[in-house]
Amino acid sequence: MSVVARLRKSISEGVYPAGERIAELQVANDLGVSRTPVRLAFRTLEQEGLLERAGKRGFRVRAFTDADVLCALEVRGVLEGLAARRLAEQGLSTATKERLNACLDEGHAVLAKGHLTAEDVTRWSELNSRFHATILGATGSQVIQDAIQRNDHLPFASADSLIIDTERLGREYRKLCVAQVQHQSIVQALAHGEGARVELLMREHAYIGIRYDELLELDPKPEVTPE
Amino acid sequence: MSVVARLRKSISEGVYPAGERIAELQVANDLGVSRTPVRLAFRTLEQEGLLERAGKRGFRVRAFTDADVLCALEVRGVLEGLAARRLAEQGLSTATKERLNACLDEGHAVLAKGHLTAEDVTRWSELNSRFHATILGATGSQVIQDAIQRNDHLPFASADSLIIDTERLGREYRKLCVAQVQHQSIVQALAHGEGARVELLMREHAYIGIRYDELLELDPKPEVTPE
DNA sequence: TTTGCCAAAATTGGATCCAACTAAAGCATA
DNA sequence: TATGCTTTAGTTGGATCCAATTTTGGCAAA
Repeated sequence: MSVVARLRKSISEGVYPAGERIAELQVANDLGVSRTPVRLAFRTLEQEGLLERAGKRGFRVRAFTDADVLCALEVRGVLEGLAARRLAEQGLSTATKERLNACLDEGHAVLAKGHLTAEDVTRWSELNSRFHATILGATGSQVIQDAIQRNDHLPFASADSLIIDTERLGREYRKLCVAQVQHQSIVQALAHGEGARVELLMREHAYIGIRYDELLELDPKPEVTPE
Repeated sequence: MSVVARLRKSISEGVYPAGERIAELQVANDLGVSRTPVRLAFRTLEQEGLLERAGKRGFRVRAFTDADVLCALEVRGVLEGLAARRLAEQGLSTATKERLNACLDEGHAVLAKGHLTAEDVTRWSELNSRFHATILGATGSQVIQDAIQRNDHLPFASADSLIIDTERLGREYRKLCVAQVQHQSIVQALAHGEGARVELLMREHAYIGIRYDELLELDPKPEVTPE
C-alpha cells in the first residue's frame, strides 16, 4: 500500500489527533520511510482536505464537525445528481443499462431471504460501489468524477461508508431495502431519460447513510427530534 | 509567487503542452529551483486536476475538452447552488446582507453610465469575486468551499474567468447587465429564505460565462445552433 | 532494409544533507 | 521571584545524492 494510502488510513483511525500538528519525521518513522515520500503525501492529503496548513510551516490534521460530515454528504449528493442527470440527458447505452440491471438483480438476491448476514453486508457494499461507479463512469467527462473522488476522501462522504452498525442488522436490512428501491428508481429514471427526476432521486439517495437510521428504527419508537 | 502558483500559470499559458509528459528537471530549470519543490508541486497540481499520472512514473499535463469545461462550469453551478441554498435555509446575517448589497450597489455604479471601460472590467471582476466569496464564506462549513476551490483551478471554471473579450465591450456590457440582475435575484431570494429558488438561480448563473455570449450578440444575428 | 537485441542515457522515486526559521529551555538581571 | 534575553534543540523547506526503471539509440543479423 502506498504511503498516501497508509497515512490516510492512519489519520482516519485517529493515530494523529485531529486539530493537532502532524510532524514529517514522526510519520516517516511510523511508516518506516524517509521524509521525502511523507512530504509528497502531505501535499496530496492537503488537497484532499484531510490536512491543512498550520501557518507558514507544516500541517495539522483537519478536524471535522458533524456539520462538515453532513456537508460532505450533500456535496456528494449534488455532484452525483449532476452526473446522473447528464447521463439521463445524453442517453443510456445498453451496456451501461445491463451493468446497472445486474447490480439491481444482485441487490434483489442479497435481500431476498428477508434478513442480513455479515457476508451480505460486504456483498452489498461491493454492488453498491459498482452501481455508483457505473453511473459516474458512463457520464463521460472525468471532471465530475474527480470532484466526487476528492470529496470521498472525507470521512463518511463516500458512498461505500454506508453500513457501520453490524449489531443491528435488522435496521440495516430495512435501510438496504430502501436503498434498493432508490437504486431501482434511479435506473428507471435513467432509462426513460428523466433527467430532473434522477437528479432529485440521487440527491435524496445521498442521505441514506445519515438520515434514514432514525426513520427505520422499530424498537425505539421513531422520533423526529426538532433541532 | 510560489512554485505551485507559477507552475499553474505556466500550464494554463500552455508552456507545457496539454497531453504531453511533463518532466521534473525541465520545470525545475525553468523555474530556477531544485527538483524537490517541483515534485511537491506536481502532487498538488495532480489533486487539482491540472496534471494526471502517466502510468507508473511521472505526470502528464491534463488535456481538457470543451465538454470538460462545460462540466466544470456545471460542477461549480451545483456546488455554489448548494452553498446558496444552505445559506438561505440557515438565514442571512445582517452583516452578510450588507456586504452583498454593497456588491450590488457597486455593480449598479459600474453599469450606470451605459457602457464599459477597461477599468470597469477589472472593477466588476473584483466585485464579482467578492460577491461569490461572501456567499461561500457565509455558508459556514469549509467543505463546500474546498470543493469549489479545487474545481476553480480548472480552466474557465472559476467565477472570475468571466470576461475575456475586451474587443466587444458592447456584448460584454449586456452580459454584465444580465449578471447584475442575476446577482440581485440571488440576494433577494437569500434575504427571503427562498432556498430552492436561490439554488436554481445560482445554477443558471454559472452558465453566464459560456451560454450567454451567443444570446447577447447584436451585430451577428443571434443564432441557436443545434448540436 | 528492416527487425530485434543490447547498451547507454535520461528520468523518476527515495534517502540524505544543509540552511533557515521556530520554539523551548535555561540563565541572568531587576 | 518574576521577567526578559540568549542559547540550544527541533522542525521544515530546499538541494543534492543514489538506485532502479524506463526509454532511446545504435549495432548486428536476417
